[in-house]
Formats: sequence, structure tokens, C-alpha cells
Amino acid sequence: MPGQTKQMAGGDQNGAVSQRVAGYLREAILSGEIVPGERIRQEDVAARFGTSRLPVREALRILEAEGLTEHHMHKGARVPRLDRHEVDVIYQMRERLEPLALAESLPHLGEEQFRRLEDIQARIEANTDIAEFLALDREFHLLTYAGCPIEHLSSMVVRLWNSTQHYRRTFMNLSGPARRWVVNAEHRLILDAVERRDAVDAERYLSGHIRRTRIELSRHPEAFEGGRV
Amino acid sequence: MPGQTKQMAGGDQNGAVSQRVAGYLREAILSGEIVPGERIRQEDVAARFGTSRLPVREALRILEAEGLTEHHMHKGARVPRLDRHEVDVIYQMRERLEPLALAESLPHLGEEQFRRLEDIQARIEANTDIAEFLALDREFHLLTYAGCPIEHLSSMVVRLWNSTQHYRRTFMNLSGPARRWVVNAEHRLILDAVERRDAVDAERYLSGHIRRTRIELSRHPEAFEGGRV
DNA sequence: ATGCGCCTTATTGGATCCAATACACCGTAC
DNA sequence: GTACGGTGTATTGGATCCAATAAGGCGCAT
Repeated sequence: MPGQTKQMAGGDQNGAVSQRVAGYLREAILSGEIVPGERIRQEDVAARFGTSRLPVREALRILEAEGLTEHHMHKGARVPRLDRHEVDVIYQMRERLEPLALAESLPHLGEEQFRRLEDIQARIEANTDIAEFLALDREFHLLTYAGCPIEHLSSMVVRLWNSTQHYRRTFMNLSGPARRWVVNAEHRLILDAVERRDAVDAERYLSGHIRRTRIELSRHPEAFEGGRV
Repeated sequence: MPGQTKQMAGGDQNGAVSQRVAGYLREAILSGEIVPGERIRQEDVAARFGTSRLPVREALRILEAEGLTEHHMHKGARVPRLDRHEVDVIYQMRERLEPLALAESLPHLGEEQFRRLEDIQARIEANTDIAEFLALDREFHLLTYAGCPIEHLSSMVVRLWNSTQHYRRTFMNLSGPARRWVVNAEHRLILDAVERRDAVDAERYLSGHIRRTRIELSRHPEAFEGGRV
């Protein structure tokens, strides 16, 4: 499971167009270009790709099953809004699943990944831009899971990340840089345990890291008010 | 989240036909009518429903995103085979997520659900048929999660159950009834904790129950050999 | 001025058809 | 008799079109 968001459906390939459309929409939702509550019109997306509505419809089915859109008969697709408790529980799901993904990944990571993780973390520490931080943070974590051979687990982890991406961004925009040192310290502890191939330590640091983020996020109810259309 | 398998996609409704087709295929896969490795031809399914291929294609996209089918460009859909380690990890995922679903569900369960759970467990104890046991066992567990208000968590739990259903059935067919008393004892302990609304006990008993099943299942490599087409 | 009902338009669901791709079978050659 | 290549068929991906549904706007009445 590479650092970049990969198509997560079970097969490696549906129709090329529907996969590309699904990928585009997934990225648009994750980047905030399409915000919670916003409708997605099949005709608009089809026009943007110079394609017919059919691959767009298939793409929307995929995203719906991934939890990134919700559908109502004859009403079209919309990006769902999550409330604070829903996001809190999704973070608890991450708290429980990601350490398992990390443990499954560790045996399959090598020096090449360790070097890339060191580089990413150094760039996180040097960074001052929120959007870049979000991208690097995601890349850091997903790369530690990249060695996990279980597609079900990998795809669920990515799905949980995708579901909460909007709220992570909103939360980061609300917070100042004051807590960056905590994130960096935790990342360094995780990275150290990964390089030592100490699954017990790595799982514990990671679980604590996600839990701390979850609790900080839940202290910002205003992160759940935006995105209204 | 009712005991019956419910359509799990984010929206409550796509086109009625594609939802019905997805539901039918899901049931066919869960019941073993379509086994791992078997191909699913769009034309065959369309003919069975007296419909065109389009809702069938949409249904297949949904199932693929649920992990129940895998797809290759121009090759059609197939139910994937899982190996012993993949099933083992999926059970570990269940071990971690289902206690969370149970904890989220508990505050919303009432006397009506408790009565139904008692009835289901009594029928499990009186039962001697494997297929019926599988159905009742699933109904028992999913009913304890029925009060969980977080759709992401509920749908992931059902998805994990669906992914391993074939191997549970194969395993039950291989085992004798000798271990039934263990299942019943664990169910009774879970039920007692649920009725006392003791989330800590309920989570612990449930986690142990799933873990024991996982370990017993992993001791039967022959459960992973069947289903070859 | 506001509310309700009706009509029209926008959007989606499904059918049909055509193009493309993959696989299987048959024929020929060695 | 076996292997390889070519062709045809089966199946899927996407385009187009029609039917159905929902929502919004407009007009009329109170």
C-alpha cells in the first residue's frame, strides 16, 4: 500500500475511465474541493472528463461503498457530513486497526522505506504550511503500513483516513503550530520503533498518537460546523 | 443495524434494481451459492433478474468496493479466495472492531433486544443443524451491535463478517459438535454482560470469543483448500 | 404578501447497441 | 502428436437515448 492514495476496490482494474473518475472524485473530496454536504452531478463530472455518464455512475457506486458519498434514489450523490461523535468513533477505529496494519507491515519494510520515512519526517519538521503538513503526515503513516500484505486491512485503513480527511484539515486550520513538537516527537518514536522492528513499541506509540489526535480533535467542536452548503 | 444483512453502501438507496441485484449477489456469495474463485457473468445475472446489464454492473462495483468480488478489466468479476493468514488478520480486525461496536451499541439496546437475544441463544443451544447455527450465530452477534449509531463502524463490521462467511461455514462443516458448549458458554457470558450493560465485561468476553474462534479456525488449514473452481 | 398547487425542467435510472478485449478452439506445420 | 498462430466468439466497457422522479419556479387565491 503505497503512500499515494491508491484505488481501493478489490480488483486492480475496472474500466479505465470509471477508475480514473473515481480517483478524481476521491481526490476532490479529500482535498476539500468538494466539501461535505455538496452534491455531485453526474453530468458535470462527465463533461469534465469528456465521457458519458455511465463511468461516472460506476465511479459514484464505488465511492458510496467506500463511504465517501451517500446516495438517494433520483436525488444524486452527496458528500456526507459527520458529526463529532462519528469522527471520534472513526478515530477509535483507526486506533485499533492501524497498529495491526503496522504490525503486519513491519516484517516487509526495508532500508529503502526507512530512508524515505526519515526524509518525510525531516520535511515535516522543516515544514510551516498546513496543506503540505497534511500531505506529508498522511504519506508518513501510509508508508509505515505499505508492507501490509492484507488488502482488506490496507483498504479499510485508507478508507478511515479518507473519511476523516476533511475534519483533520479543518482542525489543523483552527489550531496553531504550538503542538507541532508533540506530533514530531511521536513520529520520531514511531519511526525509531519501526527501524528497530519493535512491533510492540511501534503499536503502542502509534495507538497513543492516534488517541491524542482524537482527543484534541474532539475538543474543537467548531471543526464540525464548517462545510455547510 | 439489524440482524439481517442490510445494504451497506453509504446511501440508503441507489437505483432499486441495482440495489436488489447487489443484495442478491451478496446473499449468493454469503450462502456459498457462489464460491471463491467462481466467476460472475453480467449477462447471467441480468437474465436472472429480467433486467439489463447496467444495474448488474453497478451492483458489481458496489460488491467490489465491499471486498466481496474482485475485478479485472475485460475479465469480469470473481469472488476472491483468501488464504489462512488473510482470514486470520480479518478475524484480528473483528477482534478489535466488534468490541467497539458493542460498546457503542449498548446504550441504545433495550428490553426488546434483550428478549430477542435470549430467544436466539436458546435456539442456538437447541440447534443441531450447521447452516441454522451459522445463521443464528450471525443474528445473535449482529443484534448486539444493532444499537451502534455509527454507520462507518456498523458497515465495516458487517463487511468483515461477509468476507469470512465462506471460511466459517467450511470450518463448521469440518468440526464436530464437541466445541458447541464453549460457544454457548461464551455467548451466555456476553449476553449477561450486555443485559447488565457492563461494557467492559462485554468487550472482554466478545474479544476472547472472537480470538478463540480465530485460533481454532487457523488450526484447520483444510478449511482454506475448498472452493476451487 | 404568503402559501399552495401545478407544471416544467433538471437530473437520475435503466435499456439498448456498438466497440474493444480476452480467451478458446481449430487448423497447419514440424 | 504437439505446438503455435490466427480467427471467431463470448464477454465487458462505454455511448446514447428514453422513461421516471424530484425539485423548483410561477401563478393564482386568500
